[in-house]
Amino acid sequence: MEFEDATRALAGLAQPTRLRLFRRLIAAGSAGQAAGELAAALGVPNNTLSSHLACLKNAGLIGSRRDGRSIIYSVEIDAVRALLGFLVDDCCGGRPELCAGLVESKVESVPMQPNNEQRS
Amino acid sequence: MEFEDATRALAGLAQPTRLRLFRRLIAAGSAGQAAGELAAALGVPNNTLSSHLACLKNAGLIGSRRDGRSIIYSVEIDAVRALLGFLVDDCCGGRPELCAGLVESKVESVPMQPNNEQRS
DNA sequence: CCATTATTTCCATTATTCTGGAATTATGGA
DNA sequence: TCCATAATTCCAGAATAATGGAAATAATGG
Repeated sequence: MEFEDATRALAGLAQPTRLRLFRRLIAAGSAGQAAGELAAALGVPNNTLSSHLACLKNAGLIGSRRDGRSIIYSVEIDAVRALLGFLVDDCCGGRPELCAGLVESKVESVPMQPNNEQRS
Repeated sequence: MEFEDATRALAGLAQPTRLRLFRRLIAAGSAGQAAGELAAALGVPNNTLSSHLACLKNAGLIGSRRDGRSIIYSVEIDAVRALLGFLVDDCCGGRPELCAGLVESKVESVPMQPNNEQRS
């Protein structure tokens, strides 16, 4: 991942509404969720949320597909992985001991539950 | 790490000058680097860089100590780990398979070299 | 076609961030 | 004390981002 892409991705996540949006989309998994549902769930006007969706999409962190009248957004997991990889490279590249064990410990602490439906 | 802290940390990194600054401080390790040196290295006026340093410090990502006339900044590695942990929780919490192996593969690809001095 | 639903684009307003000149604070040495 | 050095704070202008009303676009079902 290039420096500029990383900046854009970080800027995408560096705003409360968008970070909430991103978390919700992560929870939704590859099934994704419609723009309108997302706006209602987050309590944000449709057009406002639309601009946030565009920002995340421009950053490459999410993608969209049309389904009838709705547009379904979902996380581009490869881009998320690339961002994490960029941070890990920069953060731990010369000092692996600092980040080793971080992801593993998280993985073990989660009992591999299936994709639970989001509420609210 | 709380949601608000994560937002602040992400916002800290979501700006080109600050991301470059952060990368340089990561490279500098616990020895850190003086504010003036950092400003010169990045080609940014002292006062401009000072405000960026304050932003990263406010986000908890870096700390400072005085050494004579200089103020030495260095990364708060625990905060960086916490941010990565937050992202991993959100990104992979319900789907561990997505991020498992990310950090490990990076660690293996780096031959555990000692903290090499950064050049310009 | 027409009405309805879902979403986006346009645009103006407000808010926030970035930047750097000038003044200020802190330290160490003569 | 006085000077030079290192860094920060103050401040204001410029640039960028966030917000939401109103209009425009897109798809579906009659």
